[in-house]
Amino acid sequence: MTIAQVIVDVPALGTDRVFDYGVPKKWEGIIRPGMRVAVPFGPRSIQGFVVDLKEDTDVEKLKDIKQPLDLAPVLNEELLNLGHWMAYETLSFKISVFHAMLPVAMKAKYEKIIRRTDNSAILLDDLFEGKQKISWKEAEKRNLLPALHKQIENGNAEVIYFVKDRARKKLKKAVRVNAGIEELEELLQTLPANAVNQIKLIQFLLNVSPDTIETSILVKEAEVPTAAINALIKKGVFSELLMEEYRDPYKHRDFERTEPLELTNDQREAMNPILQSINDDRHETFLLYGVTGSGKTEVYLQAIQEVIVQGKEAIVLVPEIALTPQMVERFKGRFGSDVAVLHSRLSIGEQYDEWRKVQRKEVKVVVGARSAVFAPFENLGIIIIDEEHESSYKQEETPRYHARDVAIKRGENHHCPVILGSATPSLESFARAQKGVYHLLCLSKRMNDRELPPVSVVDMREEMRTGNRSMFSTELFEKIKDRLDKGEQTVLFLNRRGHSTFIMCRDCGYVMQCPHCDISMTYHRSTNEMKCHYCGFQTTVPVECPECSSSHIRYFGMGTQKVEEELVKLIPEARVIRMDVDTTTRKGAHERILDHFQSGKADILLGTQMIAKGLDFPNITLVGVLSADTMLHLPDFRAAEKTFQLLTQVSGRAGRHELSGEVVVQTYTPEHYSIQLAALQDYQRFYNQEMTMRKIGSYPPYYYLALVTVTHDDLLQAVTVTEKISAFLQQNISKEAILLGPVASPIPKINDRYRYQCLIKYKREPNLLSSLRKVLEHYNKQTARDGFSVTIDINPYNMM
DNA sequence: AGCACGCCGACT
DNA sequence: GTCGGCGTGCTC
Repeated sequence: MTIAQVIVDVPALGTDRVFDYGVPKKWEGIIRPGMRVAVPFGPRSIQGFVVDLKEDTDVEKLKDIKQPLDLAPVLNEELLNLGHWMAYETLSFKISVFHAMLPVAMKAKYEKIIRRTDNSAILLDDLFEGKQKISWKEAEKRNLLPALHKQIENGNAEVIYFVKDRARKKLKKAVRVNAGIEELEELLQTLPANAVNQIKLIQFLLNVSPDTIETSILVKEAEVPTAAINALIKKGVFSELLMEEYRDPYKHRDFERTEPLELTNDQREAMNPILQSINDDRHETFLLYGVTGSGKTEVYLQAIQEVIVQGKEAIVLVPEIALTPQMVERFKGRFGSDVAVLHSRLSIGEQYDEWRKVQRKEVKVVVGARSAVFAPFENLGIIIIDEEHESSYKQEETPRYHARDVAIKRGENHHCPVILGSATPSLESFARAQKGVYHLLCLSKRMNDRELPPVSVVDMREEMRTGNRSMFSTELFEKIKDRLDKGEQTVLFLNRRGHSTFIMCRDCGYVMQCPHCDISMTYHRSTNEMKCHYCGFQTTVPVECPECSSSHIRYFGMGTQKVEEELVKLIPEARVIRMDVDTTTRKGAHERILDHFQSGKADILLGTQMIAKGLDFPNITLVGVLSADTMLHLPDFRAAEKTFQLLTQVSGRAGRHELSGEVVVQTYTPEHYSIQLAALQDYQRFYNQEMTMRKIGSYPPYYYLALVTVTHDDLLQAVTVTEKISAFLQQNISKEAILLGPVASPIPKINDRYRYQCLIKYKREPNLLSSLRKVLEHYNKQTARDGFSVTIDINPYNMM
C-alpha cells in the first residue's frame, strides 16, 4: 500500500508535522510529492500538500486521501526542500511557507453544506424548504442550526465538507481536425453546392491544415459562421475541446524588440566573471555596485541572454513599486513572450496564469516582486535581485523570509550565480563583498558619461529665520519657475502621502492620539477625518481642543496632497501631477500618470517613494526633495542608511540624458552625515561612517538580530511574559550574544494590545533557533488560552 | 484552526 | 433533570 505524507492546511504548532494517509488504488502512481490533495481531517475535509510517499506506516487509524487537487505537482522536489529549510530558519509553519511559494489562487477555500439523508422525515421538508441540501452559511443566517443539529444527531441529515479550489483556468473553445486530407476531399465532393460555408471551411482546412485551432480564430480566418463549424462537428470532421486561455495582463501591448547594446568597458569587466560562473555551472553571489544610470540593467539582460542560450532559466526580482510597465517593457522588449511577470497588482487570476506559464515551461524568464523568487523553474541559470537594498524584499508577515537569502539558497541548489544589484548596496551586502563572501563588481561611470547631477542642500531653519515659512525654499522655488520658463520638467519628492500628519493645539500642545494605538492620528482632507494608520480607527476633526477648549487647532507636517494645493496656489500656471498610493490604486493608473508626464502634459511630477525608482525621462532637469529628514528620526537603526539610499535614488532621476540636471535637498538637519554624503554622492564614505555607527551600536552587519514581540491586552501581563522569555533566553545564549529587553515596542500599543519585545544581537549562536522554538512551543499553550501572542522575527527590518 | 467532548451552573 | 456555557485536546 502506498502511504502519502501530508502537511495539512492548519497553521498551528500541533499540526506542523506530516500526517499519513493511504493512497487509494485508483490514484496510485498519479498522486506524487508536491501535489495538493483533499484529505479528511477530524470531522472535516481540508487541503494538504503531499511531501513524500512511502510503503508502510505505524498509524493505525489511517484514512485515505479523498482526491488530488492537481494534475501535476505544484511544488517540485527542490521547492519542497526549500520549504522545509525556510520553515526551520524563519520559525514558521510549513503550511504557511508552502502557501507563500504559490499563487494565492491555490489557497483552498472551505465550504460546508447540510444534506438530508432521510426523505421520509416530514419535519425536514420545512427546514430544507423541500430541497435536498442547504449551505451552512444560509442555515446560520436563518438561525436553523439548532434544529438542524438535532436532525444531524438523529441521523436524518449530515454535514458535508468541501475543499474548493480557487485556481480556475479560463477556458476557450477549440476544435481538433479528425479528418485527413483524403477524407476532406471526399467530403468536398459529396457536399451539396449550396453548403457554401462548409465548402469554404474545408478548403481553408486543406490550405492551412491546422491540427487544433481555437474556434473564434477559425471563424475569423476562414470567414465562416460558427454554424458551419458545428455542421462539421456533427459530421465528425472536428471534435470539440476546451483550451486553457491565459489572462494576459499585457495582452494589448506591443513591445518593441530591442537588441543587445554594445557594452562599455566597465560593463564588460563586470560581465566576464558572471559569464564564467554561468558557464562553469558554479554558484557564486555577485554584488553589482553601479551608480544610478550606469547600465546595470543591460548587464542583467545580457547575462540572461547567455543563460537562455544555454537552455536555462532566469529569475529577476524587482521591488514591487519599481515594477512599472517601463521596467517590464525592457525585459519583454528583449525576450518577448519568453517573459512572465509576477506581482501583487495583477488580479488573482492573472497571477495564477503567469505562474502556470512558468510551471508549463512556456517561459524562460520571470520578472517579479519578492515572491517571484519561488518561480517553479527546474533548471535555473541565474537569479538577479535589482535594488538589493530595498526593504520590501523582507516579508513582514509569516513566513518572515528575506528574498535575498532564499535566492542565494536556490542559487546553491541550482549551481548558478546570484546577482545583487544596487547603486546603494545594503551595508550587509557591501560588508560581505568586502570580506570576499560576495564577489564585488563595480560600474563606476554613468552611461554616456553624464556627470552625476550637482546637489545643493538647503537648510530650512535658515529659511525660517529669513522669514520664509512656506514649504519651498527660495532656491527651490526659483528653480522650479526657471524650469517652467524653459519648458523642462521637475520631479518633487516627499516621503509622505495625505495632507497633514497630525494636528496640534497651539495653546496647550495637545496632539490627537488614536485611543487604541500609541500613535498620533493623521488628518485626511478628502474625507475630512482623522485616521489611525495602524488600526484604521476614524473620528471627526475636532473644532476645539478636547483638553483646553481652545479653537487654535493647527495642522502640522505636510503630505503630498497639501504640497499639491500649495503649488497650485503659488504657481497657478504649473501643471502638476501627483503620484502616490492614493492616486495609483486603480488598475493602470500608474502607467497613465507616467505616460501623461512623459508626453509633456505636466510640468511637475509630485510623488512619494514610488517615483524614486526607475523613472527615466529625458526632460527632467530638476529634482527637489522637500523634506530629507522625514525618516531620519525614526527609531530604527537603519534610518541613516534608508535616508542615504533614498536621497541618492531620487537624485539619480535628474539629467539622465542630453540635458544636465540638478538636485535641491531641503532639510532641517543639513549637518547629518547621511544627507551630506548623499549630496556628495559618496557611497564609500557613507559606508565607512555608518559601519562605525553600527559597530558602536552592535548592529548588523556586525551582529545578527532576532526580535521577539509579545502582545496582550493587559500591559502587566505583556511585560511579565516578556520578562520570562528574556530570562529564559538569557540562560540559553552564549556570553558573546547581547540581549536587550524587555522594552516597550516603538509603538507600545496597537489595536488596544500592548506590545513588549526583547532583542537578541548575536554573531554565532547555533542553539538560538531551537531555544526560540522552545519559547514558541511553551508560550503557544498560553497563547490561545490567555490571549498572548508571541511572534519572532529573525533579522527584522521593521522593528515595530 | 475547527470541532467534539466533557464538565459545571441556570433554567423549563 | 436538561440545556448550553466554554475550557481541553485531537486531528493520520
